[in-house]
Amino acid sequence: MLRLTIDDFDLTAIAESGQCFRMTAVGKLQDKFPVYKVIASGRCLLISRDPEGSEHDFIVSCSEDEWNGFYKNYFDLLPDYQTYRDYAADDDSFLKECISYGKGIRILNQDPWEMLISFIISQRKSVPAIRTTVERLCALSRDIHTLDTKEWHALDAGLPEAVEYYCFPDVQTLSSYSMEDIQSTGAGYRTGYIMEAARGVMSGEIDLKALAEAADDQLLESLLKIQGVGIKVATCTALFGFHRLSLCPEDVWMKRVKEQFYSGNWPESYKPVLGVLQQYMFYYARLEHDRDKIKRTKRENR
DNA sequence: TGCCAGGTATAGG
DNA sequence: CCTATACATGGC
Repeated sequence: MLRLTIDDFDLTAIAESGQCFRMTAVGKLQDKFPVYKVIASGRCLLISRDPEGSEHDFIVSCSEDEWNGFYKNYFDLLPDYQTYRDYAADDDSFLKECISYGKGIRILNQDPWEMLISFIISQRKSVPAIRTTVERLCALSRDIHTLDTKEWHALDAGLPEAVEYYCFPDVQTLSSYSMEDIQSTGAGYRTGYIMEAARGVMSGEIDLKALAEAADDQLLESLLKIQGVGIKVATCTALFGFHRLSLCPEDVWMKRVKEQFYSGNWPESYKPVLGVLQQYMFYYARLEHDRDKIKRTKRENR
């Protein structure tokens, strides 16, 4: 267990901004601060605000070496995000509003393979449904791991004794699964897409390592060759799996925002970091949407 | 209980 | 180029 001070870092904003599907709250410290389980690249981390510190103070379950050697980069803590936020035009009150809600968002450095498969699954699914299918896909291995949480009980006894997790299947493991295995995760019509993507990466037809070096348009072009990967999934894979911060996934939410606030075109000056700015907007748009939904439900119940 | 979900492939204009 | 439609399932 390790205590850390981290600036410009908001766990909830990261977990709820639609970029990752395996960062979930497993409990709360002092009924207030969510403890997140983060599964990534064959590891699992517990992380929470430090109840005894300020909003910049955190507690993590890993060693200092593991934090510095992996998670610091995973959470993208090296860049100064103020630099990205400074792209917002002075008169762009909408974006400024998004930024004030989403300050502390980071674009995680996630595994390209996991992002590819996860975003293939994501099409026409709600975020909770995506999470369910991804978890089931991971559980197919039956290779369960256990994270000891004893140390955390000094902070709050309400946490579970142990936290269990499955790692995301590597290419070889996923390739060994049958259609029926994949289907059983609730992947539905995307089953064939997943199988085909796994085959492509397995055969070397798609070389994710090499693509890390490719230019943005080259990367997108290669991803788009995969059945079931359209422009949205390709862009999400590029942004979240390859950290291409200029790329902006064009989903229903961003299309709505673009039409409503930017008369159909993103400002040219935003383009170098549009992927980052988009993340603030997406988080805000979803937040507002959920708020409206709650209001509506209350009205209907009257 | 239906409706809808961070879309894509395909067919037809 | 554009628009219309089917698609498997889970969550709410």
